[in-house]
Amino acid sequence: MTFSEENYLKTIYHLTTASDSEVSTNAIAEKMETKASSVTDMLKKLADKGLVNYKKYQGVSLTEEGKLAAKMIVRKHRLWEVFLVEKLGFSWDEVHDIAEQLEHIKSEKLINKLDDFLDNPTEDPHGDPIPDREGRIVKIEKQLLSELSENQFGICVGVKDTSSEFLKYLDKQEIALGSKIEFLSKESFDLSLRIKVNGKELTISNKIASNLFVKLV
Amino acid sequence: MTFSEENYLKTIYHLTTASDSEVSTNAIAEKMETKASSVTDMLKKLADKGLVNYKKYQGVSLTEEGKLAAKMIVRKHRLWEVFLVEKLGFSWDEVHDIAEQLEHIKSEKLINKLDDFLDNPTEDPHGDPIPDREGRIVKIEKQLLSELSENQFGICVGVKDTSSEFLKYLDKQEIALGSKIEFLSKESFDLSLRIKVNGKELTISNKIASNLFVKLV
DNA sequence: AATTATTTTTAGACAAAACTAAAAATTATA
DNA sequence: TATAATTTTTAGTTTTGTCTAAAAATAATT
Ligand SMILES: [Mn+2]
Ligand SMILES: [Mn+2]
Ligand SMILES: [Mn+2]
Ligand SMILES: [Mn+2]
Repeated sequence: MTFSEENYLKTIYHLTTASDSEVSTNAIAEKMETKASSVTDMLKKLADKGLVNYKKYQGVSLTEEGKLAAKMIVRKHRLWEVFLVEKLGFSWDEVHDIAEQLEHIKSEKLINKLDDFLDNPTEDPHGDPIPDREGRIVKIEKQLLSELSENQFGICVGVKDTSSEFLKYLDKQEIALGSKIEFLSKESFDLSLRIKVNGKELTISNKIASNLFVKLV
Repeated sequence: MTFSEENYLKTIYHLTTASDSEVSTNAIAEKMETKASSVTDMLKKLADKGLVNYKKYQGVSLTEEGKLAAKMIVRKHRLWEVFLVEKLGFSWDEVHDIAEQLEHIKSEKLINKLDDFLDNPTEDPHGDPIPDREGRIVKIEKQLLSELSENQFGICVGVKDTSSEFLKYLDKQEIALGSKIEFLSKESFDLSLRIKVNGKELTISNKIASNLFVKLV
């Protein structure tokens, strides 16, 4: 399997698990920053290989085989991210681009040894679940901070947006995975939130709050 | 720089440091298991980029820039090999193929952090020197076991052939980096050697002896 | 229902990196 | 030195993955 094929599979996987339906040619093109015609070409190839279900003009989904392949790429990506943060001391906003390269290294033995070396983590540095060697994923209970009601408490367990800008913003506000967040109030005009983290009160926009996953406590 | 360009640079580097002269199109083709015409195409491209000195029919050598680039690829290859053996528990005959992939990962910060994580090793699992971040190499004193004289002692410090078959043979004979080897005698008929390792006497062919580097003690 | 807008596919082209076959240059040999 | 053998380069294809422009299909609006 080529890097390009792997990247398409991964994108289709992310798009289908996000929306839980068939995904359109344009959606793939936009996510991959390429042209729709290129996507069509690749979908035909992936369909020939039995990795996707594709009928002209009807959108696309992964076959069982394609889904497993995609999960293995995601597994590699997230395990390498854990390695970079836990062992090499990278910060969580630096690891994604490097993991985009490392996820294409082909060796099942390597990734399983890496898994063991890292003590078989179930989540990556952004709170995303890591598929095990059979492709199984343990879903964790979580909801967006923006969906909490007043005076509820949540533990930060993940981020929806994993861009460097957002992660650096969180660093600045001293919000990290594991941070306890108290939802104080919501401003009805702009939906901004008043919260309390690390003993400090803070106002955050709705955009921030709807990119932070928390677990109710 | 593409993977292919990097592989050509690395091959030219190995061939020029082995023979210390201009290297031929055919030599590159043979080492890379490709055709001479493909090599010619690539040499033109590398020359355009200022990475090699190339004149038609005259052979090729690396420019300073090309040499540094090649050294950085070798550095990555060998550091990853150390990681695979020291941290993940691979044996020395399993790591080369995986390192062939990992050497193309692009991130200077990654490789320098890996270097520190491994405590800045100066040699890889096969006894080959690891260039530092400026490309400097500390050459170690070594000679082939086949060049020793009777009753001399040597410490095994490296292998010339790094094929899996040879390395597994050494494992079987319990010869590893650091093993103390006593040269007992040489059979003039076939140049085979009688040696003593780990208290045991052993007969090895000349082919074996001329692929084992030792340091005189 | 007909027209318009959007999405998707097809057709044709291009760059990278490989190949085969043939030509040109170099090297070896008689 | 002339001829033969070898090496290297050139010319022309192929495959992969991309692109643009045009055609076809689908979806949205009058
Ligand atoms: Mn990532
Ligand atoms: Mn992640
Ligand atoms: Mn190696
Ligand atoms: Mn090595």
